[in-house]
Amino acid sequence: MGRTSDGHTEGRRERKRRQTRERIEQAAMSLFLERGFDATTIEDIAARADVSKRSFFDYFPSKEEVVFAWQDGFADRMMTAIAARPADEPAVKAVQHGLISAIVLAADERAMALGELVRNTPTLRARDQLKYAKLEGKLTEALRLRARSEEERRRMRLLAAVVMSALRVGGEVWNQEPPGTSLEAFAHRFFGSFWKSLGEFSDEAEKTDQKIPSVMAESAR
Amino acid sequence: MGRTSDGHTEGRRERKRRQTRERIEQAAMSLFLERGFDATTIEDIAARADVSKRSFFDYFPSKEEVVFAWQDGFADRMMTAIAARPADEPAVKAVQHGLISAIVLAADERAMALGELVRNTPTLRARDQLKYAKLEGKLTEALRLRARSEEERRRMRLLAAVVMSALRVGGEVWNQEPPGTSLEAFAHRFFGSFWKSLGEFSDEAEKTDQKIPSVMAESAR
DNA sequence: TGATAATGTTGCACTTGATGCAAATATTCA
DNA sequence: TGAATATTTGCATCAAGTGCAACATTATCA
Repeated sequence: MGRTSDGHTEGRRERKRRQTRERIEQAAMSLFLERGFDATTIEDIAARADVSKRSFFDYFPSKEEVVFAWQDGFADRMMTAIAARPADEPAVKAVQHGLISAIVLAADERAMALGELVRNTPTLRARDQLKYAKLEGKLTEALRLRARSEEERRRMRLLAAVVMSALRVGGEVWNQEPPGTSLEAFAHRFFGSFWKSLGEFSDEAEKTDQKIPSVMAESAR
Repeated sequence: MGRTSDGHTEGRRERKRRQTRERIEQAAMSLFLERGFDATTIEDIAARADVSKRSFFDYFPSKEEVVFAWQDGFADRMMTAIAARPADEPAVKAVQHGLISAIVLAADERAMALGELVRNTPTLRARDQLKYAKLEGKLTEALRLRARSEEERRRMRLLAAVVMSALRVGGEVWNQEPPGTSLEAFAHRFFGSFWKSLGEFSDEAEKTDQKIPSVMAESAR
């Protein structure tokens, strides 16, 4: 009997299940890239993966979910990477490095093709946005595991949100970047300018403002 | 013949069309609130609005879109409100005030009920996230109309993104707030602490960092 | 006013995504 | 091997959404 990476034994049953899932995913992805998402039916996918149409839904809850199946793995790697950062590192740096290392690992050709597919398939836009929301949730979790005070826990929710903004906008800028650029270097540069911009926004706001008690800190009425 | 608010004549045809649309929207919303989104079929809606199932799709492209039909009006009001801010006001303040005034106008009972509906209808989560993306696009537009340099235009994309973060997180915090709180006051307090937090994130990042050229400014390779 | 063009509405047939269920098949393990 | 368990499949069914052609209403203008 085979064994999975975490030492848990994997019988024929589990192995076949995993293989079938992979077969379906690959069949679907190749069809999506060939004909487009909308022009591919579940029957097409099932046929190429050599399973029944009904079985498709035993592995994926919907056609859309196949496109975003990679997400869970990505989120896990991101969480692990953040957890691995030194405990005394400031949160902003821990996310930046953790996120970037997860991105660099994930950003292969397949991922790029997938991004393009999503970008020119209007049907997928809503589900694509949900991706960020899910990731934001995971990011909040990961950051809160490091938080050392209630106050910091609250701030982490906000940090996760703005980091997702960085990811979104960074992605856009990256897509306009000439090909051949190093993704990792780009990402660090982008984050650098991102933090700087946040500071500028903050300064602009302060200039015209009197001090205001934090609404996150206490439930001020 | 009647006239619309913008002086354009409205014949029977246009008037009936508008009325039918409103009837469908109300029929749908009342059914959604009574039975839930998933438990309501298009035929139910069509029946209550007294049109054929086929006609429903003449007015709305899908069941989901009815729930988010208010969005266009909101975005327009937001853009108008921002455009109405003094030209020399810093961008951060212009968005804050513009956005808040649009929110205060929109936040009636119906909107709150709708928010709750969306929150406990998993089917709508993806489309709900798309709402923010669309709004972010409009916000970027509105801000860029005020921008006075290319550099500022680029920064506005980022500002729009982080402001949407504020909207998202602010909404969450607001929903945990005791009822009876003034929304407008809350929103201003929240934005105050938001800008402050951005500054803190920025400072935390600077502490551990050397200077980095802005990647937004030039297409540095 | 009345003919005609333009637009709106409806019914109908059809495709596809998705779900429940029960029969058939494969796998595990004592 | 054979009983228990899990997987796969086919089939029926529902609901969302689209194209199309027939029909109804409204607008236009000679």
